[in-house]
Amino acid sequence: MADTHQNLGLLCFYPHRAMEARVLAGLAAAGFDDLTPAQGRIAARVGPDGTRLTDLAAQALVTKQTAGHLVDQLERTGYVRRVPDPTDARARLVRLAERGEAALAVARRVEVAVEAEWTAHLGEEDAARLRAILTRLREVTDPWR
Amino acid sequence: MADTHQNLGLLCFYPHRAMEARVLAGLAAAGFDDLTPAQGRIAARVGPDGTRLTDLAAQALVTKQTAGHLVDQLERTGYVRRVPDPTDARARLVRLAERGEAALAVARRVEVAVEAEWTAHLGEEDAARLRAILTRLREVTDPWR
DNA sequence: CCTTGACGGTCAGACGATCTGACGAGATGG
DNA sequence: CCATCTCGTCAGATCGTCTGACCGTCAAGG
Repeated sequence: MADTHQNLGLLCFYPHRAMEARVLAGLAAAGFDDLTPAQGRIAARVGPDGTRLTDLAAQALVTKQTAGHLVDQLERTGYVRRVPDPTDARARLVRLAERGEAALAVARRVEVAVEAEWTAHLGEEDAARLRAILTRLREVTDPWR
Repeated sequence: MADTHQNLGLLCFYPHRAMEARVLAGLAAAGFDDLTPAQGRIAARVGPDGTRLTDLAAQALVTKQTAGHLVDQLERTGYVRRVPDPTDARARLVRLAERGEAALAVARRVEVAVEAEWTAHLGEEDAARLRAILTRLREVTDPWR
């Protein structure tokens, strides 16, 4: 593992894992200690106006059964609500509840803090470059937009 | 999700996921269709001279129980062997078996191909920059060196 | 209108991956 | 040689995930 030339996918893994761990730890420290990583990955994709279960599943790359299961738990613990979709009687929108909004605010704060640490290590210029390059890379690695 | 400013951890996630999916698909297409993602993550960390279970667990960030379980499966399907560690009678080294070496070769080929695609999209210069920056970022995001 | 097929979501059942806790056997240092 | 650490396993539990079957609703074409 001491290769100087590691594959790019793996190199991308470390920051992602580090960020997820830090955010989860921050949430737990703030009292949101009943969130699992999988729940977080679903909750993080709930849009401001609510999101359909099917869309959540597609974006998180899990089946709709899995997404439904996780939303069940998130609903039970008060992070989200399911409301009817006014435009389609089949569908229901998953929306953040008060507790979900509060957790989101904490998560955002941790994200900003971690990015600041990374920027301090890399320097402003490279941090900005990294973001720019990754954003372009996303065009060919994210099936969603 | 249409933010222009996405958190860096998430931005790192897309390439990692894409790479893992491509490698797994390539392995499956080459006849190694009995590998699960979790098994792959363990197998990918087996060094050329064998690696202790405890080290595999630490590097993959799972408990040694989990690692042991996954190695059991990899052994059953012929990807790895457990051999005694000559320097420590408690320990056993996990080594790639013939099938494991063959799978590794396929995985490496896919990795190279995917990186070539990414480089084509980003340009030589930015691809090199991305690798350099991620390598530096690893210093603060990878607890293992 | 009604049929037909596509879509949104749930239910049931299974398996895989992961954890915590307890344990035995070998290593290691006073 | 004893206390203690480390390597790995066993047992049991929980969580995440999948496949397949199913029901209700939407939308388009006779």
